[in-house]
Amino acid sequence: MNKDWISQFPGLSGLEPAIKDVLIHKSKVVTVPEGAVIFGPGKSPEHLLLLLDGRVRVQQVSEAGREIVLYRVEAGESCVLTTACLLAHEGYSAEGVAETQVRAVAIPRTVFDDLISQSVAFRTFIFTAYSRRITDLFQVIEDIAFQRIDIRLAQKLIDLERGTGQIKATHQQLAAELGTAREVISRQLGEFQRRGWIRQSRGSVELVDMSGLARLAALDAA
Amino acid sequence: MNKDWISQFPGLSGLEPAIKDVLIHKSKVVTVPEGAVIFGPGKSPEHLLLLLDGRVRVQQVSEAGREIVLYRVEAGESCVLTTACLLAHEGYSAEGVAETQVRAVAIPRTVFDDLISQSVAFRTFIFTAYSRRITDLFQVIEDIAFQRIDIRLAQKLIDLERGTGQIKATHQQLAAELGTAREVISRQLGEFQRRGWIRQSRGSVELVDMSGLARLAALDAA
DNA sequence: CGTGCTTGGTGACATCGTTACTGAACCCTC
DNA sequence: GAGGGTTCAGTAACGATGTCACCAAGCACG
Repeated sequence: MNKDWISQFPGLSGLEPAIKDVLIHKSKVVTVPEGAVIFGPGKSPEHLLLLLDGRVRVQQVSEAGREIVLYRVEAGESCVLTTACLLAHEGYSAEGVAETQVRAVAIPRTVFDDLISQSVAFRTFIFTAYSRRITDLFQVIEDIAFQRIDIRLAQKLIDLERGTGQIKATHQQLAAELGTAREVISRQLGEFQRRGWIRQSRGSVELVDMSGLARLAALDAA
Repeated sequence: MNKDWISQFPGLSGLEPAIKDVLIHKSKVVTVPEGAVIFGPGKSPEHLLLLLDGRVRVQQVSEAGREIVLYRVEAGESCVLTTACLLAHEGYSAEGVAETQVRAVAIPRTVFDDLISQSVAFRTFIFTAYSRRITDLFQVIEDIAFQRIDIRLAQKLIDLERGTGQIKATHQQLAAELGTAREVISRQLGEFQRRGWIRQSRGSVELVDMSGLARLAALDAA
């Protein structure tokens, strides 16, 4: 049933049948363990990845060792920016980490190039994916530059919550999500807890009153 | 002499002769006056622009009316991110403004698509351009998140100086360059003036001691 | 000249980042 | 399960940056 993965990518359903064949036969499904660094400084990927399962976190690491999360690649999405970065550049310091175990389709560079040249649908798929990521980055820039940290943290908490009202993350990790300092997160979480919106325990945050957080998050650029 | 413009783009010199012909005959040279908004919310460009002369400033405008400059497109470069953004998205709020009069080659979308499919060299040119812009954005993010404002301002002043030791810009405009507030710029410029690095006058800044600014700018992420 | 608009200067305060330190929770090893 | 080390969280003090309110100086235009 390996051939069925194309149906998981809405943007690829319109692919020409001949192209689908190429894609299926010249790429392979790979598995990456949780925590693995998929790409990073000095580690260029040879393939374009299309995620079938799992999640990849892409983050920027500064010389001083500080981090900020840029975006996440989820199942059904592809890791396009990554490949673009590696084409050319030197002093770039973003890295991609498997946040969960990841199953993905790996398309070799040469096959990627063939597909781009032969398929309108594939081109659209790729350029649309670029587009989304770039607007994501614009949003990150706007948030860092203009948004209050309490609002950003509330939004992030809601964003990171996945069904269980629990988030497994240290204050340090949450600080890296927003590109700020641990102390700032500690203070804000303390405030949220006083307001009864969350309960804290070592290494995790429990969301008790989502509506309170949501109200704050919705203040946005008001 | 209209055909010669290809030589201005290093990345295009290796283009296949047949492709060069297509490019020359199916695109046209356009001129845009200084100050014109080339693209922006509700104004999608129908063409990919390759700049022959002049400069385009790409900036993000927030709902609250605050601005931050993302990058500039100079002669010999192309406006790739722009096109990507417009492919897909709704709530995006970047705009491109001609900072000087601009002369550019406009490639219609359909021709762009043909070239991408037919020419390896053209694909490389486009993807390399993407790559540069994206690393630019990563740098912007890192600066906003982690760099001190005095260092960023010193870097920006050196960056904006173009031969004449003069920069024609109000404090408000410099604030938009860095995504900060006018008052912050006023204070920092006041400090730079006290140190004898600059002289201020209404609407412009004169760089008197570039080496002083350069020393500060070089502190970077130390 | 006035009058109004743009630009720049400044103080007070709020928010955020940094430094330095403390103690609590967890993990290991014996 | 008792040390001992390590990771994680809390906090106070301070510096840097952003915000608010207001005023003054330069400039444009009648």
